[in-house]
Amino acid sequence: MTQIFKIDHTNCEDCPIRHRAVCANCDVHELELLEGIKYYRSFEAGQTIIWSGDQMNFVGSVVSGIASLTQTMEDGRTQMVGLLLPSDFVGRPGRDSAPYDVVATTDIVMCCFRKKPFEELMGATPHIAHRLLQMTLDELDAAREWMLVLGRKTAREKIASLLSIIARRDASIGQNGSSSPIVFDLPLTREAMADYLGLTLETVSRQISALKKDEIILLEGKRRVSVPDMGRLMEEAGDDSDGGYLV
Amino acid sequence: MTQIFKIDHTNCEDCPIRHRAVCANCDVHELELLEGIKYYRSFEAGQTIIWSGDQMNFVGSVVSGIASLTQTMEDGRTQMVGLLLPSDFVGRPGRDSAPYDVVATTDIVMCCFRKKPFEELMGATPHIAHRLLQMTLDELDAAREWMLVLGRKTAREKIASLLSIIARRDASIGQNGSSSPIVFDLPLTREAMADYLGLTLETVSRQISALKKDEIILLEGKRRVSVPDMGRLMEEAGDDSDGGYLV
DNA sequence: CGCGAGTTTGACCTGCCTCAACTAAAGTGG
DNA sequence: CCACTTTAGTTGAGGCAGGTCAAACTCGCG
Repeated sequence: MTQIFKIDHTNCEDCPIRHRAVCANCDVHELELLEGIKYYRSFEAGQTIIWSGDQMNFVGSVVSGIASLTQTMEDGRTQMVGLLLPSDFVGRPGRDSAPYDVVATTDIVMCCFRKKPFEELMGATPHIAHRLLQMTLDELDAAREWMLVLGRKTAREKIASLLSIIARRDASIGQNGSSSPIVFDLPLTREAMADYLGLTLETVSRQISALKKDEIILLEGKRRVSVPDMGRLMEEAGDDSDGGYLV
Repeated sequence: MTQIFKIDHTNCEDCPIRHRAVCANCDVHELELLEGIKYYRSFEAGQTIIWSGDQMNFVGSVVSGIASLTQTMEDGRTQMVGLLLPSDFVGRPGRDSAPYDVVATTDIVMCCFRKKPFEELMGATPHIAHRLLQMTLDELDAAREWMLVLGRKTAREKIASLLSIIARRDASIGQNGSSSPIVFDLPLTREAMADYLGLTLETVSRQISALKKDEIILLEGKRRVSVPDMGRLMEEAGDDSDGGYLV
């Protein structure tokens, strides 16, 4: 329950997510307005940020760390329905209660706004509303892509899909071409991965071992993954958009 | 490929989806603007309305009929990622190419707008942008609820979930209390149901037979379903939000 | 050192898939 | 009007991917 306030007061201009979050399109004036109503909150890994069904009285952006959206059935089966990375938005303007739990997967810092003032501000500044629509449409696409993963992919493909996704944005791709190996740390436990992929943690573990044996990935400890050939990993994922650089 | 134009020109005021579609919040003036750029298109059951990857040069609302959003892997595995019912919106302002196929499941009529003029109009009329955000947030919630179905539910629960969803809005619930039986027609073939649920059509067929044998549902022919006790069906779905009326 | 959280691995089991045969209803055309 | 095909759905038999249960291993930490 302890909340740690690591960030005292950061100027929006210097904010690491300035150009990707809801505020991305804001001009200097709009930024001032936001700056007036924002406040930071920190959560420790494992803490629940919002409980499903609870009243939500704030919205906000993930500044650093990772959170997950989780749905749970009465008998305890759980399904992660989204992964929130820095710059992702939490909460629903115009909606009172949360439809799922939001849990801090790692230590996390959020830039929050009380819902009411934010909604008012949104009415006044179309830039924010517009950006939020864009972000929501992106999330919808991501959710639908994940439906294909959950509904039709094999366990091995599921693991490969998750690794590709994490690799794609966690390791800053782009500067290096195709061949140089990509290295990153898994931000999720095996259990969390299982919850995301609709598998059991045993199956996750087995498939990771299998991918390692087949040298699709290399492991350093339990969490550090390196991918010698991104193309092969994406083939395993069944995505096979031909990587772009294979053509 | 034949397109049938059934609707010559319908006044927006008389439109059956007037109060649920993107235009729901529009005032008379805004409605006039929309009326100026709208046009109707009809598609026969089975026609593909938009191909994945294609340039989208229009957006629009489903007026009548049902369409489905479908993703396909190279080896042919397919997953339906959304069901579009009357008043649902198709297309992405600010996005060029479609991320998935949109297929007419039944004969369907759409109210379309060329994308460019619509986007301009959206910039000028916040009501539309706001409504679109609300609808997109709703779709996102629906997609995430479906992720739980795909990732964690058994075949029987999946079928029950699908039937509940169709029952909930297809048969106009609300006027009748809990006990009077709900009757509706399945708008989907067994195969389409399988694609939606991440199952095979054989499993769908078997589970429907099983639900019938257990008298959770009754069948009249292959498509007409009646649900004697909605509460029991929802229990089978594992949703068990206790139906609301059980409390 | 001993504990516990996270992970791996093994052995067995089962729910769903696969393949295949069959039925029902609805055209189609001679 | 009846054989023939087509399309949608049902049902059965058998196999396998992934779940379940259980044991052991690793590693950081008090």
